[in-house]
Amino acid sequence: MIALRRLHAFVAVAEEGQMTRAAERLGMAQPPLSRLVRGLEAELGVTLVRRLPRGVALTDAGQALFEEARTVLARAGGIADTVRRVARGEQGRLAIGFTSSAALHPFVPGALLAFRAVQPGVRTELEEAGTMELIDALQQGRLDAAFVRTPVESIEGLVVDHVLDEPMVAAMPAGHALARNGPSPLPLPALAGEKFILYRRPAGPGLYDAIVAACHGAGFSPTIEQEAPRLTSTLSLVAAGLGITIVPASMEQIAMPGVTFRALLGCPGLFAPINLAFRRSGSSPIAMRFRDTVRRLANGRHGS
Amino acid sequence: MIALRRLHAFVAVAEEGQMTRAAERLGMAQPPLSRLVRGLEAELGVTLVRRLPRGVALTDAGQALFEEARTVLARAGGIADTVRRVARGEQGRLAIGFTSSAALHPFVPGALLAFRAVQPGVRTELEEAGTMELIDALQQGRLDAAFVRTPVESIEGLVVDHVLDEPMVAAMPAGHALARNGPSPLPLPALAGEKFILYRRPAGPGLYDAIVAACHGAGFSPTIEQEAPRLTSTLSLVAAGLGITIVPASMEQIAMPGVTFRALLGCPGLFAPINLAFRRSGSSPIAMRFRDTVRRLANGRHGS
DNA sequence: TCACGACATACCTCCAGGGTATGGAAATCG
DNA sequence: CGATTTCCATACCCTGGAGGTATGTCGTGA
Repeated sequence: MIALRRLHAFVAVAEEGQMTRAAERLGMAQPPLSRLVRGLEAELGVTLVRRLPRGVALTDAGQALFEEARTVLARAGGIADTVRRVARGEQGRLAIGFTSSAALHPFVPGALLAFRAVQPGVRTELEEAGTMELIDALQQGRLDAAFVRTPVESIEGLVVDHVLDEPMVAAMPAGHALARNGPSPLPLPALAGEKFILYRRPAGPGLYDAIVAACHGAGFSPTIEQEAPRLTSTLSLVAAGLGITIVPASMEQIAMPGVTFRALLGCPGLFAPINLAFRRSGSSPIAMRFRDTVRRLANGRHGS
Repeated sequence: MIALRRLHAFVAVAEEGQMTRAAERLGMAQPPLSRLVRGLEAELGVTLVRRLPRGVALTDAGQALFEEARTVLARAGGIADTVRRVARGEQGRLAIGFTSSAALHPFVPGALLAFRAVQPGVRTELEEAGTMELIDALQQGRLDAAFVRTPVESIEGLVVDHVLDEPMVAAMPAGHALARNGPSPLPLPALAGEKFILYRRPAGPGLYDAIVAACHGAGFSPTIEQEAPRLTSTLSLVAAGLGITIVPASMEQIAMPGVTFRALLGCPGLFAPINLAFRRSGSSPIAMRFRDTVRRLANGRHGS
């Protein structure tokens, strides 16, 4: 393997057209440089320079080496900087996952936008997937962080930041009796007797439990008509007239035809969280920067 | 500057995911490799690998170094081969110049074609210019070789190979009296009394002198009506009816309207040479290969 | 022909980098 | 739950390559 320093020296010789001056520029004496060039020639089995009375001239092979060496040196010279920038989290890749319901809340795209603005050297890669897939990807290192609805705190090797809570709203078929009472907030007990379609928790306690608990707190036990594996799919079932559901307010953004949303009144404890999950250890500096950014943004809206 | 061998070692560590195995692959003991990695980390001021109970895992910075190092190593690894191929004349650049009149003879494009077939790694660059410009470019090293009509042997620092001689033909206006006698060869004395338009030698003795000498040998002294700086431009003047000229037979290929060509009969010494000029010293191996190719081709047509 | 400029040779020195021996920590096994 | 295994880290030694100094050689130019 040709040592990089040799190439550097040879480039100096080629550029100066003279070994003596090149040696000076390299901060070394002339004889070692002379030997170095001969060493290169011996290693390659090729004459690189013609020794003239005044200075040296590159042969074709020398010219070729010169050009190759310059590109390699330029590339190699940038390595140290690049690596250091990556280490400081100023450059690199950040893979963020989120569930489709988390992506609906403006905070999530807002946080990504803010991070990209602060860290222009970082390439962000996004992935939308189910909670279980996200957890898997986190543990395997395919993702650096993931926005999820459920508190996955208890999952092995993961750590979770609570980002925000948002209110929940009732969603019912457009033709439903409760949909005709105008846009005023609905007291929770009004939903007693309705058939519920709920998102089944994929991991740990989630919205499902919160909703059931809130109904009990309001004095009734909800009738669970059906469960859905994804928050978004509950709305499809509502639109089909199978029942009503309670979803995070940001789900209204879907504006699904045939579904009417109504705010809920006085439901302590009935809110939908958004959390940001990381690996407990081995997270990249970039991931840590992203965590900081999200925390700062979350505090800026003081938990609203 | 990061030594290339260090990068090589680091790549091995990254690929093996384990220092012990990487050391084995590198043909060295484990402790030096361990130190080498620490040395890299110290030099960059960055942690490159996380030491795990089993093996090591790259940090973001380590991953970045890994990717950068691989590209640099790949490029550097090819250098030796490239340089050696260039030295053997199998790869590189060959700049060939020629006068417009030389380019008309099929031998010249034929030679270039043959050389490209034999040396596919060599990029040929062509330039058409006047004899003086070609000589300049040769001396300054911008060209490796040049096909010229005139024997530039005496020019300082150049050396010339005689490639071939071709017969010359008379060129006259289409309506000229001599043009009506059919395509049979014309004895040179028939041109006595005609007005001649001749190509003036730009350097050393050339066609001009050969033509004048041949006329004297045929018993008459030609009337020089006009001189032209380029062989091709004499034909324009002939077409304009200003006189007749004698040009290399390959000039017939121009098929200029208004010009009729007739072969000449029995003119010893009246022929047009094509020569190949090189720098006397410092020519590249590729240029020498081209010289060989041309010589072989020229011998193949045994001086015809 | 003498001085100068530039590359080559001879010889010495030193340290970067590799080797061996061994320690230490975490995972695995009986 | 020790014993063992498996890696990485540390300590110390040693060699070879790379650099320095002194000097030689060879054209060039005055």
